[in-house]
Amino acid sequence: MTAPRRALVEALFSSRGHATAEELVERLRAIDPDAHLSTVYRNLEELEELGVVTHTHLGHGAATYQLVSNSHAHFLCVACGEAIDAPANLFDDLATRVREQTGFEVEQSHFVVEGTCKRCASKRARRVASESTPA
Amino acid sequence: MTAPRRALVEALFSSRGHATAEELVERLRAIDPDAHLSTVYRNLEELEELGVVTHTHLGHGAATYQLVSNSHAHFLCVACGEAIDAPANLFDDLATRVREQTGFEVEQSHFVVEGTCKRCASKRARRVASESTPA
DNA sequence: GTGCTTGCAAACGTTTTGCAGACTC
DNA sequence: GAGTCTGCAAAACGTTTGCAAGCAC
Repeated sequence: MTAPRRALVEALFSSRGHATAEELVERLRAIDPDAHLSTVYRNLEELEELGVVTHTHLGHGAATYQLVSNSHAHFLCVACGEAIDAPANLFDDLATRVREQTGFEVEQSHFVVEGTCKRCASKRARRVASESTPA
Repeated sequence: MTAPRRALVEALFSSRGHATAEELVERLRAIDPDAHLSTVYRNLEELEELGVVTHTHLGHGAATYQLVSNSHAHFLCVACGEAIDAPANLFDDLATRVREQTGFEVEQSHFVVEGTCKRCASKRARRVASESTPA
C-alpha cells in the first residue's frame, strides 16, 4: 500500500462515480503534485481485477471509473451527451428475463443505455410539431 | 454518390453488424485497393447523421458500425469478450418503464448490456463449487 | 467549372508500455 | 535486500483533421 494508491482509493470514494482518469489524477495532485496518469491507470487496472472498481464508457471520450459499491447503470443522451444515473430497480426484471431466456447474467451496475433525455425528446417533439404545421 | 461510398454501403449491408472501421476498409480494398480509413470514417459519420447507420462500442477496442435496420442490442461478456446479439423484445418493457419513470426515451437498437455469458457463468460456478469442497 | 469527395500524412486524445530509480516491507 | 511501485517518456491505438489533387454533376 503506497501513498498514491491510498490517495486514489480516497479519490474514488469521494467521487461517487463519473470520474475519468484525468479527473482522478488531478485530485491526486492536490496531495502529491508529482502524481502521474500512468500510475492511476495501473492502479485502476489492478483494482478492477480485484473487483473493487469498474469502468464505463460514457459516449466517445474517456472512460469513467467508480467503486463497484457505487456503480449503477447510466442513461446517455445521444442528443446532448448528458449522462444520467439510472435507478437500479428498473433492471431487475430485465436481468431475470434475460437469464431465463438466454442464460446471460446481466451485470446491472456496469452498462450504458442510450437514447434521448426528457429535455431533448421534448425539444425534438416541439420541432416536429412546428414542422408539420407550416405557416 | 461516389464509388467508395457505394462500396461502403454494400459492405455494411453484407456485414450484419459488428463491423469495425478497420474491417470495413479491408472489405473495400477488395474492390479498390486504395480505399482509405479516413474515407470510411468520414462516410460513416455522414451516414450516421442521416440516420442510416449507428455505431456501438463493444468493450475496449474499436467501435462497430451497422445499418440502423440491422441494429440490435448486444450482450457483452466481460469474462471472454464475446458479443451476443440480444433479442429485441426483451427491452420493450424496459423502454416503457423507463419512459414512464424518468421521461428518458431508450433507443433499443444501440446499446450494450454487460455481464457474463452462459458458458463463462457456468465455468465460474464450477470453479466456485470445486473451491468450496476442498480435497 | 463548382463544389463535394478522396487519399495521404500528420495530429489528436486516451491508454499502455519499457525503463531506471524509489519505495514498502 | 527482494520485489513491487512510481514517474517519465515514448509508443500504441482508434479517430479526426488540413490539404492538395481528383471526381461527380
